Order: sequence, then C-alpha cells, then structure tokens
Amino acid sequence: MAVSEEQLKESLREHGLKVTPARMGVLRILMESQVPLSVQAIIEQMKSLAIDQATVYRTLNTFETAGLVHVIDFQYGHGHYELASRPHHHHLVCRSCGRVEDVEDCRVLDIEKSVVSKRGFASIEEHALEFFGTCKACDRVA
Amino acid sequence: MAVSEEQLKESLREHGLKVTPARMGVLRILMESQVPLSVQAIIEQMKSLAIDQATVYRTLNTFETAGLVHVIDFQYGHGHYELASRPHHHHLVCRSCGRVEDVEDCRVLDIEKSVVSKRGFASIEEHALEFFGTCKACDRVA
DNA sequence: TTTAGTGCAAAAGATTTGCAGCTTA
DNA sequence: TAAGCTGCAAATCTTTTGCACTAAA
Repeated sequence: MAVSEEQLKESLREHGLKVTPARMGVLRILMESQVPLSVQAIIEQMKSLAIDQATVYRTLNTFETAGLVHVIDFQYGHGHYELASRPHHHHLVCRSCGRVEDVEDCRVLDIEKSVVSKRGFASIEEHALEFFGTCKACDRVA
Repeated sequence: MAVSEEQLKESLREHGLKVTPARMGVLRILMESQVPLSVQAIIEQMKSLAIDQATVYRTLNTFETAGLVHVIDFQYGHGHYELASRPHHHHLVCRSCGRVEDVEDCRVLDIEKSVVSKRGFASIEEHALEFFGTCKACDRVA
C-alpha cells in the first residue's frame, strides 16, 4: 500500500512532469487508493498538505493530459480519477452502497473490431464500460 | 422527424406525468434529435418557448426518475440526455469532431453473466459502454 | 379545488483564471 | 536563471432552491 518517494518521483519524471509536493501528494493518493476517487475526495485529502483546491484541479488536468490518469464515470454527475498505469479493466458499481469492484474480464475487443470495419470510423482509441447493479450485501438487506 | 402533439402527450401520460408546455417542449427536442443532447443544448432550444433553465433541469430530472430518459457520458464533464425508449445501443464518439454514431451490436450480456456469477454481486441492472476514436472524415484531414 | 409545475431571483457548488511570488531543473 | 508551479482571491459556470403564482387534472 505504502508508496516510496522514489516511486512517485520516477513516475512523474517518466511522464515528463516536474516533481513538486502537490504532484507527489495527488499521485500518492491515487496510487494508494483501491478505487477511483472524486476530485472532492482528493481535495479533502490534500488539505492535510495545505494544498489549494485550484492546484488539485490543475494537477489532475495535467495528469490527464500527460496520460497518467483516466477519468471514469459512475453516473454521479462528476468523474472519478484512476491511475492509467493499472491493467485494462472495467468496473462494477453497487447503486445501493457505492461499492466498486474491478472487472478484469474484457471481451469488448471483438465488438470494437466489427464496429470499426462496419462503420465510417477510422480507429477506436478507447472504450468505457461500467456495470451498475446491486451487491450481495445490499441485496440481503433489501 | 416531426412529432405530433398527441404523441408527446401520450408519452408523458404513459409515464404518469402531467402534460405541460415545458415537458412537451423538452420531450419534443429529445424525440427529434438524432443524438444525445447536453443540458445546455436543451436550455438553448427551450429559450424560444420562453422556458426557464431551472425548469429544464427540473424537467430532465423528472424524466430521468420516470425512466423516460437516460444520461450518457461522453467524457466532456457533463452528461448527455437520450430517450430511454430507443432500443438498447451504445455510442461511437469521434474525439476530433464530436460526431456520434449508434452501435446496435451489443455483446456485453455474456460478460455480464460471468461477472454476476463470479462476483459478489446479486444483479446487474445496467451497463454503459461507449467507444472513442476518430471518424474517417477527421482521419483524412489529420 | 387540490396538487403539482413554473418563473424569477438568490443561493450553493464546482471549476477556472489572473497575478504575484516561489520552486524546480 | 528561465520556465513552470502554486496560493489566494475573484470570476465563471452549472445546478439547485425558496417562494409566490399559475396551470393541470
């Protein structure tokens, strides 16, 4: 879980970014999280480092442009950030408790291939796939 | 493309909603659109009917709760609304020009089944799948 | 008539930006 | 040192809400 300073610095440099306390902080939070985080959750955690929210927004945008993070949509009206370095996967979201699980099994590539060949599209760079349902714990309560 | 007043009224009543000019207007805009629309685009169109933006927001929330519309995420930071009555499909979005095409071919159900059986989830109610790429027109220009 | 919907204006939230000062490479 | 970050405060934008009034069933 714990991430070393060196890992953080190396990761930033690999993406051509300067090393600063704000970036180290945001990156550490994302690296140590098991689930995608909202901007607000990150801002909240960054307060302990006395980092301004404007900086958090700027940092996340920088990270996104640098390809360091992805934005995931859980249909809450705002995105959630996740490290782009994680292996390709999707999410399973419980609409009752908000619990999020990863889904490694991705068979979307077949669909992609046929979509590209049948359509007027030149290429597909990315796809987003999320599942929404009810987890067993919530189901038992209901 | 044109939608009759009767169709609009019937659709609203079917969902247990009162018939009002604001609702007829928003519903007509969604019915006549080939693509999912942002709230701002709808507000813009509703100005010609002298309907306030607060009413548009309220109307869209009402529609969503009533199951009349779905919100789609194109990763622009805000959702796009689409009629829920349309047959199940996904979207192909050109990141260059914003063009949106429907993808009828959905083979996600297989994934869903295995996800439910292997995981601690009781049920899956919905999934969201969007593709992002470059359309041929944009590809030629680039 | 009764309940629900709407306009208007204000409030609340979320995100972005200008600018001066500070830090990184 | 030069270029790029950051804090702070203000500006923008987006969405929600209170309330009096109006319209739908």
